[in-house]
Amino acid sequence: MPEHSTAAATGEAPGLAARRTAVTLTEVAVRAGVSRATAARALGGYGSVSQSARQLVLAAAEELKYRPNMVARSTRTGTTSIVGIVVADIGSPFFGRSTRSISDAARAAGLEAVVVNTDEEIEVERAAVSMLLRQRAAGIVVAPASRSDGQHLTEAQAAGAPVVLLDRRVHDVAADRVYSDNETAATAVMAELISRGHRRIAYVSSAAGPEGAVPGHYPAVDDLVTSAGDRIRAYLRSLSAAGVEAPDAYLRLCPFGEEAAQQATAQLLARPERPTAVFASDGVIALGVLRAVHDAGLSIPGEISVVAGDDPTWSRVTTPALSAVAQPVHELGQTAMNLLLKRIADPDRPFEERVLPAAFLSRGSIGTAS
Amino acid sequence: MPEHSTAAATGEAPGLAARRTAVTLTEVAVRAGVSRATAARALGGYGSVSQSARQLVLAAAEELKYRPNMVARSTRTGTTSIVGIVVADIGSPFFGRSTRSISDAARAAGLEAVVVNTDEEIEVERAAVSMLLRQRAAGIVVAPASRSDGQHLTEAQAAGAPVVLLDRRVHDVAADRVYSDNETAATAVMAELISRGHRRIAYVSSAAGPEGAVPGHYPAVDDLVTSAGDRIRAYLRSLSAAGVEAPDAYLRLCPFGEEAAQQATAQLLARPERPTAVFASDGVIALGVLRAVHDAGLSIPGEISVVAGDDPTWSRVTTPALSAVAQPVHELGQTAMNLLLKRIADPDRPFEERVLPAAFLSRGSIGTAS
DNA sequence: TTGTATGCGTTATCAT
DNA sequence: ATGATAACGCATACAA
Repeated sequence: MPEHSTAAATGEAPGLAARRTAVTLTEVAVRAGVSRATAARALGGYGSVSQSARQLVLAAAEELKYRPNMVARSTRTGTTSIVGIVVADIGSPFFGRSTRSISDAARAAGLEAVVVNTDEEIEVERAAVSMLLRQRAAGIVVAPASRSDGQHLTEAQAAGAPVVLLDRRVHDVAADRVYSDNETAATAVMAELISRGHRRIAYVSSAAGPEGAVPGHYPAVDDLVTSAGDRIRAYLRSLSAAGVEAPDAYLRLCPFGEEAAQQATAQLLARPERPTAVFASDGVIALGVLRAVHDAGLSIPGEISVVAGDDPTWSRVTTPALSAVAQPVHELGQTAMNLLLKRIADPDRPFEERVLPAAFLSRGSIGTAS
Repeated sequence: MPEHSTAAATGEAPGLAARRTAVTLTEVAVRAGVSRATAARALGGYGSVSQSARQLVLAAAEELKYRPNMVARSTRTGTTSIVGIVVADIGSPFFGRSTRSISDAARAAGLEAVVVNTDEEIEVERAAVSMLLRQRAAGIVVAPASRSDGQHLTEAQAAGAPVVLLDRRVHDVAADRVYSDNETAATAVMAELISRGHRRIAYVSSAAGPEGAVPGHYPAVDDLVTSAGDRIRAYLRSLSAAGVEAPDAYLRLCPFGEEAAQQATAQLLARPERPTAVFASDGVIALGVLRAVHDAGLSIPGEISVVAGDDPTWSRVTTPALSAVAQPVHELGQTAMNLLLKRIADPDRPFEERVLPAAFLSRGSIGTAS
């Protein structure tokens, strides 16, 4: 007669009796009639263990539905299989798709992704990094909200959590990084617009910081996260090169979100000398721009041209199709995780910077300036 | 003279010397001159500890930049602050935004979200759940890929990880669940179409399983994930009620993704008696439908009406604006996490089902049947 | 090949 | 109020 009334004694009752206490390695070992060490070796596939012992252990684990406790394992090994992904908003097209790629690449490497949305708020980013450090994350992929404030990232590295910078660089933070060549792409966009006769070209960019910065001088541009800054610099440079006198006359920095972009664009379109073209920094901004253009009753591309710095999925269902820069989101995500894995494997290797090409896709929304 | 040459002895060298070994509670205790127990109480804010001791401990923790090791804590407490989010694709508009809301709600409650994309593959879903169990996740929010196969979810519950079903229900799985009232919304859509004289109304739905199911009998409908199934049932019922003889003549189930939807729609439009309206199950499918309509050179809403079962961000920038059912994504996510938190707090409470209203937004893309 | 024994960093119990 | 000490589940150095 059995001396304990466990599930085994009650028979193969198919998992209805909810057991709140998980099966441990010890139980498996006992069941298999070996020591914990042997059971651990058999399951972990290391050390040396006889065929017979291995069979017994594996069978016992199977029967008991043993699930190794990763938490306990981590306390012992000092490392977890968790990586952090810290971005502005996984609900947005750009970061949503990037995050998906990062997360998939992580899984393929046996790591799990914890995601945090910062809404571009540096405080949230700091808190997220701090949390990931407490969780002893194996590494962090971050699209930093600030170009200048990166001390928390350096601290993470010092604490043993490698950091990979996605889409943006940070002053004074030495880390692996990957981003797309927004500068070249934006220059190509501007070249096309200028060659088509456009001179009053507006640029509406999402930007953290003081909203609705007034035209005139823009020291703020240097404080923008680099991907935005790169595009704007290319924009200003192109205009200057084309002989435009006040290149920043039609530059608008506005808070993230469609509504702000719509308002900013509406103001631009209300000017006596309204722009003949609008360059939207990304897909979300483009939505606001198109809304404003529509409200103003202007036709595209006849009366105004529109182009976006990111290619949203819907770019080909507008009439006319939206010209845009296609960001290599999937490759960005994959590369980010690759860089992270390489650094985890070899913490002392030199930092690497990957710049991925972004293609300018000229479609119907660009016309000739009147 | 100090008897140890720690960072404190070397002065406030600002974090340049990378320390791979994290500060432990013991170190803080030693620094503060108290026992580990007292340090733990002071930091944990429980038990009783004198003012002076508390001060010392807090100061020491601050100086040493102590970061409590959540992994060690979890081994001891047996519970983690990790929740799983298992959905088809966080890069998609619907799940991307839902996931964002879930993740934010989790953070607000002190939990962290690890996300997994299944691409609607049940095997991936199983592996994800298994992984979350090994990680000892505190709970799981899942949009199950299969309506019938839910044993892994029941196992998760049995293992102590509560499950909340998002957007979809599963046969034989008793769990909290939240979804939107797709049936009512789809019925409203159909009512409008029918009242405008439409009879040949196509429905293009994303669906896992055998692709391109032929018209005729659709036993497969009952196997669809419920949100899709609910819509289709409403569609078929509405057509039947309107006296349409073969309600499934224009029903198309196709694999997830824009391209498949485009092909399916193209086939429908090529029929001698082409549909006068198309109901797209979600935003991604709508993209394909619009593409096909455009390729066929048909005008909306003059020659064909289009409506989507999910309201994508871009619905108002098409010409004309796309009619759609607005899914309460944010509320779905928040509710899912609320349900999970409540169950974690009280595992034995009765299961709860929340059905959120989905609003049908009639815009310009619906016209009168010729 | 196998088992014994110890440690990971925490929380929590129980004396003091 | 405080400190010594046991546990959590696993991995592993070392002894057998």
